[in-house]
Parts: sequence; C-alpha cells; structure tokens
Amino acid sequence: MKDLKVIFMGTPDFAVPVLQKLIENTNVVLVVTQPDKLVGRKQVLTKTPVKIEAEKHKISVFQPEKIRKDFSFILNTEADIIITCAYGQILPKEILTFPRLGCINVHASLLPKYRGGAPIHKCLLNGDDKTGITIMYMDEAMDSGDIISQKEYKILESDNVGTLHEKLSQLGADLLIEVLPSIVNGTNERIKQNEEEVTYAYTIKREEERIDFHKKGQEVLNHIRGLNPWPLANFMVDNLEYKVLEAYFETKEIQEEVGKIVEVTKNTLGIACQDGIIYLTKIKPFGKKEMNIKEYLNGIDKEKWIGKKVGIL
RNA sequence: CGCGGGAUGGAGCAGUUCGGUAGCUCGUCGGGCUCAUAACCCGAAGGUCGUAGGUUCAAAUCCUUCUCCCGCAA
Repeated sequence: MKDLKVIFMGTPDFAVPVLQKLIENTNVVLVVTQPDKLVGRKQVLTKTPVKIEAEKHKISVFQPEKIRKDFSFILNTEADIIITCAYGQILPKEILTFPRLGCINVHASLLPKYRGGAPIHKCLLNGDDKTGITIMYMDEAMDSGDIISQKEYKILESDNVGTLHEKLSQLGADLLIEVLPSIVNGTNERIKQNEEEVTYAYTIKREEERIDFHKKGQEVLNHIRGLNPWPLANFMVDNLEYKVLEAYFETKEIQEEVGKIVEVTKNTLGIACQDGIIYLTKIKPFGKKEMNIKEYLNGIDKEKWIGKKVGIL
C-alpha cells in the first residue's frame, strides 16, 4: 500500500495514532488540519497535535479557515483517497466526490449510535457497557455514511474519558489499516446505517457539566466519570465552583433534602442524592489544584459545611 | 498586554480590610492508654510567609517588580 496516495484530515490527539499508522503504511501526500489557535492565558499560538505530527515527518500541511469555501488546493493535490478522523469541519460535496476511492472517516462509536463530536463522553455518561470504532464512507450529513467495518470495545470499570480516548484511538488506527486493503481493491463491505437507531452525541455544553443531585447515585457517578478528565463535572458551594474527579456512592434511605451536604468527617464529604449519598474522594476547588478530599477537609471548618446546600444553578 | 483566583513548616487552610513575637486541622517523630486500632491522651521537631526592591521604629499584612500554579473566555 506504500504507493497509495492519501490525504489525511484530522485535528486533536485522538487523530494522531491514525495519522501515524497511515504514515507507516501508505504515502501521505497532504495533511489537512484546523488553523493554529491562540491558546491559554498567555494566548500562545498553538499548532494542532496532528500538525505537529505531520511536521515531524515533513508532510505538507494545509489549514483552511473554512474548508467549505477554501478547498481548491485539495482538488489540485493528486490523491487516491481522503481519510478523516476528528477533523472538526464538514466537508463540501466537491471534496467528497473528489478522490477515486472516496472519503473515509474513523469515528469513535458504534454507528448509528452517537453521531457527532462527543461519542466517547456520551457512552460513559449513559453508563453503556460497550462502545467501539466505526470505519465508514462519508456523505454530506454528519457521520451518516455507509459503514465499512466496526470493532467493539468492552468498557471497563476503570475506564474514563481519558483511557477510553486512548484505547479507541489506537483501536481506530489498527482497524483502519486492517480494512484499508479491501477498500483499495473494492472488496470491502458497505452497510447502510439503520436510521431508526440513530442517536446523537453533541459536544458537551457548559451547563451539562454541573452535577444534578436529583438523579440517582449511579447516574451521578456516570456523569462524573463521563466528564473525567475533561471537562470535569462540577457543583457550586457558596458561589465557588468545585470540580469532581472521583466519587463513590452508597445507597441509603435519605430524609435530607437532595443536594445537601449531610456528612463531613475527617475523611469524607457526603452529599445527598435521590437514592443515597455521594461521597467525593477527589476534587479540584476553584483556583486550586486537584486534591484528595481528605486534604481539602483539613483546611475547612467542618461544622459550617454540614447542611450546606450544593447549588444547582 | 482578554477576564479572574492563588502562592504561609511535609499536606490542606486561617491570618492581609485597620502593620506590632506565625496560628488551625492533619501528617511525621517520641511517649502513654488499649486485646487492638485508621480511635483517644501527652510531648517534640519542622516556616528567611513565592522572588526582588520600596515605605516604616516595626511588614505575611501597605506600594512596586518578576516568577510559578489554577479557572473562565477563545
């Protein structure tokens, strides 16, 4: 496959293993990625992870602001196939119909479940026990094209967004290389997505990060896990935001009001939810670094914390 | 120069408004109690209060500089 001319389009860390595998196995002639952006408090102009990887291998990089309008450069590049993975922009029809072998996407869910930008978060938020990777043809709508191949991944108790991210991106890269020969010689499968089973995983909104203690304990834990290590679940106390990294749950008869801090001891901080108490174990208070709950409790007046209401704005 | 929070013994914090001997909760070490303990009691060590300068009889505290950490917004 070394003579296969590939244009790769992708942006974040998740796409990097895919690019690496393509570089190893094919001839990547061009990498398309999002424009460099000013990042962080110091507003440093930062390259995307995909761009950094591409430059490492001296592959030319194209960064259109809006690929919908600015795509002639791509059409003038000689290529057999376009492969995308978390690129971040919708491709215009002109590009989709351009390469002779088509445009292929690597997506981090078992389509038609979780079309969209946050499939990894979503499967954890929903407490799914499995997810996976889909290799698919692209069409004009988002993640709606025909499926070429899928691989399941059984979600472990210990997985969070970070670990799943890592595993799925590796799995995606491997699966792509596995099916690529069949795509090249036209023997691959091509399965339509069942429109009745479609669900969406939109990018997480700011409001969705706040913990809702009206829910059941298990749902709260899913919420915490499904946003860890990014962007993190949070709640408010006295108008200060606390992010939650880890917690556990105990079923209990609850008389207290939901969202109230019902237990503060040397080692534990418990908040009432619908069917029990959520005990926080690792948090990150506003302006501070992340720490074990025990450390934080050393510094607060425990008496005053009992009975406080956790704000659900 | 996008907005804001922070830096105080090993950890987490208070003290800063209104300058006047550096404190709390833990941890560590030693001792005691106990069948035993992550529990309890007694004692000890450990800090030039992020950096540099200024004001003052006197600065963690007031003024200025710089560094580092964190959240938001992009």
